[in-house]
Amino acid sequence: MSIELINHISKHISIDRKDLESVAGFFTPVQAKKKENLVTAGLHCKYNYFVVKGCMRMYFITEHGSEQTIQFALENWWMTDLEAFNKGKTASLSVQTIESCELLAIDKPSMEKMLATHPQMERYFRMIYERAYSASLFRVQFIFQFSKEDSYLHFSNAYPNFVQRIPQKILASFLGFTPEYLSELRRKRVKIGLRGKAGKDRKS
Amino acid sequence: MSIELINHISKHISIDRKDLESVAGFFTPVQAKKKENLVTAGLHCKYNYFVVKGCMRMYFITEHGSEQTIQFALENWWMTDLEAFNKGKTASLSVQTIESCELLAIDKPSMEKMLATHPQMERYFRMIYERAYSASLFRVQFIFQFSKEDSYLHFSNAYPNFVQRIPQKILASFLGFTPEYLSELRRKRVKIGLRGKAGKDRKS
DNA sequence: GAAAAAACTTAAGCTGGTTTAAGAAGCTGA
DNA sequence: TCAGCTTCTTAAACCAGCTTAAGTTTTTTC
Repeated sequence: MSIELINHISKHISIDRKDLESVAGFFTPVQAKKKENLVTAGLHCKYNYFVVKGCMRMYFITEHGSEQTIQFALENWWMTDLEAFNKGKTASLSVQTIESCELLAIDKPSMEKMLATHPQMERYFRMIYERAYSASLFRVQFIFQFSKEDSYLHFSNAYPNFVQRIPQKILASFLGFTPEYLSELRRKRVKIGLRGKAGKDRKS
Repeated sequence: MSIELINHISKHISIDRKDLESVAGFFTPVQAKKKENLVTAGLHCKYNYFVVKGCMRMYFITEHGSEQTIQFALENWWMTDLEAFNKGKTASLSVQTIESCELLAIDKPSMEKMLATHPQMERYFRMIYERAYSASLFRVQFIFQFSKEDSYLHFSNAYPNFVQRIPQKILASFLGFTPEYLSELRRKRVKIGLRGKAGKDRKS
């Protein structure tokens, strides 16, 4: 079961085959289809999810009632409303699949039991959250560094395939602007035939 | 040495006195005065810092040459350019004291040795980075949720003492707007005598 | 495979926040 | 203790990105 998780763990820590199989036993495979909510703001957040295959996003509803995407999870990423998951509180963030997904779910009691019986796994999660923290800081840096137009250019140059894969309104909500403005940016790019190039060029 | 760190660790994990003292031995006390750079973008990032007393900030220089503050560290927080620290790379973020500080520093080899001899500490850092990750996600949520004016109102209502403690231009750079605009907001507030109240009221 | 729903586009008018520039006030170190 | 430096303020002109509203295209569902 779940060679992906096993590979991912072995890539980060030294752990023998027997322990790995025992660890894997704490997880439940979940099939989710497109646009399914695995965590819903306002409800109890029971599980933490590992993405075996597919793509999810985390979002919240703003005061104005629109969806704001905070981050994405691709293959080998973990996602849940961590604070709600850890403290048994109601979620304030939602997690939703963008494509149909294969996931592995673990609830809090299993997580604790797993960490107690396999303390090496603390190291794995320490590394996972270090990386997640760095990624989130990088995002803050990104948000402040660039104008909205440049955000779009950088992101679509850095992840052209991913951009093809997700609906534009979700991309717009991730980058922090309106779908209408994204449309305008796309048109501008197409018009002057610079689809793949860096942003600064167009001013020359 | 450093009862603060020892207290902080014991608050998170079960660890006996002897181990705690051994752990504390891996750290070096550092006194830093106001506006001192402990990590500098472009230079080697040798240490991870625990704040015993005082206040620091993390920032970077934008393309336009201005300083953008990403986050603050108060008592009992950790701060460094994590990615640079872990991978032995050049820092891309800077860490600077806002006030004079008492810190504890640890370098990468000591950190690794400490984790190897006291594997319980993996659990401590797992929790620390979980919290840091949550805080950073919350910040992203905050940035997108509020207008610049509301960001200022929320932040200064939530942390009135802290706001008194730091220079306004640093606060402006943390909230993502210009010092000039912060000045304008402050004047508006003072004028209508609503210094301590919530934002929405002022429109009535 | 038709109807309904969702996603995307276009365009005009508007506004929150920036830029620029200058002066006032507050700190700091010799 | 005062000269120089940094921070803070004020104000006017400007513009990046939003809002609104309507039309078009794509996707979903039955």
